[in-house]
Amino acid sequence: MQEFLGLTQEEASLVEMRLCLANGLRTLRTKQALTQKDVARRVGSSQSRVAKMEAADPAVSIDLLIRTLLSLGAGREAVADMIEGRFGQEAPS
Amino acid sequence: MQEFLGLTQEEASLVEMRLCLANGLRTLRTKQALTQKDVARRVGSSQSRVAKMEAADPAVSIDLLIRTLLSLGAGREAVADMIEGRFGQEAPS
DNA sequence: TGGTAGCATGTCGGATATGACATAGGCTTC
DNA sequence: GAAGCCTATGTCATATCCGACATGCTACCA
Repeated sequence: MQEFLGLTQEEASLVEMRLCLANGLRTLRTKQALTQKDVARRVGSSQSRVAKMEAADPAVSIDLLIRTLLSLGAGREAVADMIEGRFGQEAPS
Repeated sequence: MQEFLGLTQEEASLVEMRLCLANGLRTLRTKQALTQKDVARRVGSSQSRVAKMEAADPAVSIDLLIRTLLSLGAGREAVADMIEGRFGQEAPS
């Protein structure tokens, strides 16, 4: 990590968080075999915005990302894992 | 938990997250012996907004809360802990 | 008693994120 | 190759959030 394009440490952290949440969203969505449109309808948004969420577009807030994740059934723990950067697969057994 | 004032599960989660972040912010700030005004100056905001952050006012975004926490030296892990609801004291065993 | 410091709360104009929409590209299937 | 999905990207009006400011409150101290 540490791409360093003139970002301060905290800006970088914020970007990474957004990225991890975005990845988590896409993972969760595809795992549930939903389209972006499905998700959009569920959270009262639009397909284009969901696409932007998954692209970690700076113009989408972390609030919205989290709200969307929750509406997909993610719990606080899952969200926390994403923010921390360790999201993906739980060791099942 | 489960206050249930007509909140959906995910709304409740969001409120709790904000609350935990707010508490974490206050804890971090007081631990560093800073005033709200100090914090405000550091993040380019105002004392009143910091007060609202710590009050978990619904009118303050989680984005801002997180940015402020980061600027106080909190890392992603700390933020994740707050979101998950286990910030402050860990009972190790 | 006055003065100062710190925090809470309300309001406001301006900044930013939002949903909606249009549209384009990719990938199937017919 | 046309038609249908799914996704990506850009724009726009509006809703929401923001910093700034005013003001009130408590506590502390001279």
